[in-house]
Amino acid sequence: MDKKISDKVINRLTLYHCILSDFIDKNIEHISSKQIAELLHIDDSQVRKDINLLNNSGKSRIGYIVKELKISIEKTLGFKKTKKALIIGAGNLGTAIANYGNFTDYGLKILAIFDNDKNKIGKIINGMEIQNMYELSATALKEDIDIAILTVPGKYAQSTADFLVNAHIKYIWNFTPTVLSVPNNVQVWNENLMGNFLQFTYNI
Amino acid sequence: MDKKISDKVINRLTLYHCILSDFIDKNIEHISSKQIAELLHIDDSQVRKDINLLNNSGKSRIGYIVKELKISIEKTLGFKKTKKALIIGAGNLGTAIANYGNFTDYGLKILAIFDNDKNKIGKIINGMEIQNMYELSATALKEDIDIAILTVPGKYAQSTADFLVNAHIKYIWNFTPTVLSVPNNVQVWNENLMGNFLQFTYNI
DNA sequence: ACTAAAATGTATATATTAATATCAATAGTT
DNA sequence: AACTATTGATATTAATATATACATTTTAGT
Repeated sequence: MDKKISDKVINRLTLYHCILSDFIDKNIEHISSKQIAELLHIDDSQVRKDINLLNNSGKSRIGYIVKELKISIEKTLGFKKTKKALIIGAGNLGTAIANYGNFTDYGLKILAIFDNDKNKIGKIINGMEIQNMYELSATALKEDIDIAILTVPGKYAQSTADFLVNAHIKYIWNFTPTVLSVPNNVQVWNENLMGNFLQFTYNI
Repeated sequence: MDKKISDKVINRLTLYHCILSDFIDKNIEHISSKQIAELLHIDDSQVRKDINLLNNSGKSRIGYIVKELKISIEKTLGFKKTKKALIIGAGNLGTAIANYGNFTDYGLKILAIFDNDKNKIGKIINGMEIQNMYELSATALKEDIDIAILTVPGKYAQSTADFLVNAHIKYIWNFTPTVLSVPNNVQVWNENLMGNFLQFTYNI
């Protein structure tokens, strides 16, 4: 039944999801593939094709029911299954992510934030107290967390990653501009901001 | 001569670039496609294929010269041509980006940061004074800037985008979880953090 | 000098993905 | 009943990615 969904489709589906949230705020009940397509400057048949991967169907002449479609996307992409994570590095980026309200809507629950700067430890960010790095391992174990969001300065990235591997973290969402060397059983997703920017501007 | 480089290749090239920077820090002069491939868990022939898109050649048994390869990537991806941008929104994310030292290495120069919060205006971030939004248009014109980095809260995203369009901004790097409606002559790149995260975790 | 090993560069094959176009069927509207 | 907008499905075409293979080149070791 379930078809494999490619990265580009996942990305588009989350954009559709943003649009649907917006339509709900505006109390609009229906949406057509054409409306979505125009907002994203893509082809409407592609939107329909993506939506057909969900277990959802629209109606001729009407389009899709906004609320239903939104829920379909959430189910398919697994928003409903909560994923627990820790943030490592309470700098601006770590703080921004800790405060980024939307993550919870998408099933990403951030449980704690860590730093090794004594001036930061103990301060509160979005209801979470910044903890000493040395407590990380115990917290990860206690709360059964295997995702770490790495936002430390680049020069500490590898040593911090080594520490995370020791703490049995299995997935690292890496916001540092560093390619991490980790064992095969640990997965890294490089949030390569500069790469993304260049994709955007390469053809300017 | 110049072949079109796809998004995925651009992304990989920037990761190679991170690795090369790291090798330079460690004073290592040569690097092989196999070494790069192992760090990124990809195939070494793909690394060679990517590198062949640059005007660079390696040596059998030796590999590539780290410094030369790094410069080749920079030339090809246009790091050398400076792109000027403004940040809109001096919250944590805007501040994080303003402080993110690596952007300058990659040819992205951030010239100013704007907010409409009177408590923030006048404060200094990374040498830049936070300016009132109303000054944006004049600054963009004076400095000939057409890229805006949008980091305001989601609910203000569309109205701010309208303002940017009026200020003749042509490229918006959108960090808000909102699909913006803009005229056809304005390009938006959605930095869809949640989409990226889901690509990472979808198969967990 | 010879051989073995390591690495590139290129070619090929296969699979996957993307993007667009087309059109019958359907459901509302007039 | 005719008209129109819209879906859903299929077809087409192009682009992309990935993996495998191998001839060639260069160095290192003996």
